[in-house]
Amino acid sequence: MELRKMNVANETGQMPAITIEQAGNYDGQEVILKGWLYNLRQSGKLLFPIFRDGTGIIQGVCALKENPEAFQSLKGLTQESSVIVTGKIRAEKRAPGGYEIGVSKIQIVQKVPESTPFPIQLKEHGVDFLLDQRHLWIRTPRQAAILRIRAEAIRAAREFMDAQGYTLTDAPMFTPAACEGTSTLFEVNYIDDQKAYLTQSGQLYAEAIAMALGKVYTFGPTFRAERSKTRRHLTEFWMLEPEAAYVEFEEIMTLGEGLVSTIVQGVLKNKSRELETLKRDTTKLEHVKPPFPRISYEDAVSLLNKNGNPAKFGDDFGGDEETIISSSFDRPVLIHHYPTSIKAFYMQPDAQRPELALAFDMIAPEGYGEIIGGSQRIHDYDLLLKRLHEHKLPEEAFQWYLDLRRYGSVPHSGFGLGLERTVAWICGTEHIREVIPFPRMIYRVYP
RNA sequence: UGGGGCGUGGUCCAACUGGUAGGACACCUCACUGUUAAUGAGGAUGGUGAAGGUUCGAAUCCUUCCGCCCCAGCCA
Repeated sequence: MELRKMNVANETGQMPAITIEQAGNYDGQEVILKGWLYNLRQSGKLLFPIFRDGTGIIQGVCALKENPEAFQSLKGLTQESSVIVTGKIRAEKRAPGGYEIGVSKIQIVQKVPESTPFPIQLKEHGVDFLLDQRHLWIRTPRQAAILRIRAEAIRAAREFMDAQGYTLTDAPMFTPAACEGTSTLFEVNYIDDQKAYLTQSGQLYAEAIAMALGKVYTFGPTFRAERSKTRRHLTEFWMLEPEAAYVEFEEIMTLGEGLVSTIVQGVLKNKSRELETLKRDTTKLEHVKPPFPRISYEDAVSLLNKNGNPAKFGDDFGGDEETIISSSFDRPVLIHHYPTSIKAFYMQPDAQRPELALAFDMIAPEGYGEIIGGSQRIHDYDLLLKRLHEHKLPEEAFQWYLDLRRYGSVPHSGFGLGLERTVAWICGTEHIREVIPFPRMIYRVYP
């Protein structure tokens, strides 16, 4: 694509319109850039505009003596005004990024009025202000880099799943009742006084589709009306949820391991510039390759006790416990065989030790918490029905789910990967709210 | 929902034991041909989250309310 454009330019003598990330391929050539004015520095009769176009930023240079017309248009131009720039790309050590554009012509598409300057400065701001300005905040280089890394994480994840023979499918957003019955659901008014709920997981539906297509995965938003106010929680977040027929516990853990390492390696390979923008210490990401350490729940309890944590069998692990366990390893760690009592109703008990569930969590390093939760699912009709009753769930609502155990039931497994937590960890962001374009949190639905 | 913290110009902060609310950035003008969140000089704008109380006097102390942040729980 780049080559073709270059050839066209050379043959016809027309200037190529390029993106800033391509600038290095056009050293010495006259090009057109379409973007925005990110910043403007001035030194006498020399202007140093910084342009951005969504792919990166590049410094421009404009001298009064050489280009009086462009100089006059550019001088005093306000931050974030949209511009089309013509000029010659050249390697320049003094320019950030190594290349700059010598501006010969500038067309102002829209000038930001001086009376209402762009609210986000290059200096520091508070979180609340930035979130109120989220629609503009995403223009800044750091936020743009994070969103590009998010896109790469999704691309790498989907490529991996497809290559493993999993078929992309979709679960509904409107559901008639709780999937797991535990978390709080968002209730919505459906047609004609009916109530519906926003999904908190596509898993149960993915199980049904897995019985139709074999190996499947869903990828979409999920909603939790929990009153969680930590840096790891959103009320709307995206999950990738594989579900596979005839796949048992060991195999599904290995799939999770492959998925996470593929995402990390994909970002390292294809978004190194963005990681650099974020000043992310990539040495911590480089060894995120299989195999990941695996530790049983019981061994994890022992490990915690050795580190002075009073956890005992039957306790669920909180943030403190996760941090102690994950800091013992240099890559994500899988904790498996949790007590049945603290896990969801649909999880298959271990054949030898039924008090333990074939369930696992993957904990990200550096305190980013659980990024995967998964299990082998109960495939026996009677056991599933018993568990539904034990968890006091309405049997009627789960008739279709029970049907899956009535018509050719097979062992099957799956998990959910939390996209935002994964991306937050890869980016090393302070808060999960930075890794989704418009975060939805307990007290924020604007903008 | 508990525990802790914070609310001061558009933004980021300062203001002693209660004593005239201030600085920087942003905006405008001028100077400067290699700036790196440029720098220097000048200018205009504009604020104590809300209500009540104590006091000669409240950003500061008290009460209530509102908003936000962090942690826990729940979870991805």
